[in-house]
Amino acid sequence: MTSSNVEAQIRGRLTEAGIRYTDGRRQVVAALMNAQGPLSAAELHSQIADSVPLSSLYRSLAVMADADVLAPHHGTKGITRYELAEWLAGHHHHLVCVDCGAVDDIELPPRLESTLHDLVEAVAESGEFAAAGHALEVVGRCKACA
Amino acid sequence: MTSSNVEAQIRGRLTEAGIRYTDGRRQVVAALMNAQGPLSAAELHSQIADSVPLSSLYRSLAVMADADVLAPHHGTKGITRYELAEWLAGHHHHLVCVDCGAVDDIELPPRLESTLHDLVEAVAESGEFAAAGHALEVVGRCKACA
DNA sequence: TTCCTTGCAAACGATTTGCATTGGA
DNA sequence: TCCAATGCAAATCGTTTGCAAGGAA
Repeated sequence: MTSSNVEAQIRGRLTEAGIRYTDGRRQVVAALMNAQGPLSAAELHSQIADSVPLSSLYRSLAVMADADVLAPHHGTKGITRYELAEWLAGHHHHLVCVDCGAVDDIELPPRLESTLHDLVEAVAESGEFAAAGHALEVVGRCKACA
Repeated sequence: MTSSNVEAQIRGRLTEAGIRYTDGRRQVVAALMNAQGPLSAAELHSQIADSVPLSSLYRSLAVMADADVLAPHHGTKGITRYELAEWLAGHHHHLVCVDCGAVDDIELPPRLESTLHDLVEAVAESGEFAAAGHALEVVGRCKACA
């Protein structure tokens, strides 16, 4: 999916939900499209060079996550990072640094994905838990912290 | 490993580190041994029936996590839950409810574990990220929230 | 006696919210 | 015009910390 295509998809989804695709939100989406992993409100705020106050940023993130345009990732120290939702960014997983908390995207071999998918189905069939998806984290130390 | 055995291991590890295995900490460990998944400070606090103030609880959790007796799990709403470290509780994964945030333990088929282990090694060998382990979350809705 | 631990209250940091204002369709 | 979005400041909430008192080795 091209960048402008993603933007169009987002605009459509938001409009459907009666949510405006404002300039501040466009900046958030642009930053997330360029990022190699999910970003926190603080990280976004510094990238966007203070043109959007933190409170508005938090509100935009919440609204867009609600509309399933963004997806949250919960990391260390109570920090929530956001990324484009799977239907926009594609299914992937994360490399998480135990020291600094940085998160990078990673793709798994199709066979492993398929195995994980089967696992989720098996859990769902047990009836004890309505399993809907999976998230794998490979934990370790990033280059900067190693 | 039996309960009393786990206790002995914990006592040993803490003593080594010059940390006392006090009554409050024993209560935390007991609650975690009975739990079917990681518990937050608030959840522990209500179980322990206020016999330990929250601040002491947080301190005990931090100290024991530092000593590698407990392991943290970061969930929604900036809530950190703790469980016994892997060397005490055995390797396992989690079922996470997207609604209430509750977490349950789950074991994976050995073949899947082995595949995940191989994946971590492959990532580590790439040299870009010092991969050390993996954590899989099966996400969905728990029985209460379904 | 030496340190670790405890309890309370105050401090923190990430995130949320009330309210009045601005702006887009 | 109408309703969503914004900005600021104040409020929340999970968590941390300073400090003085208590407790185990």
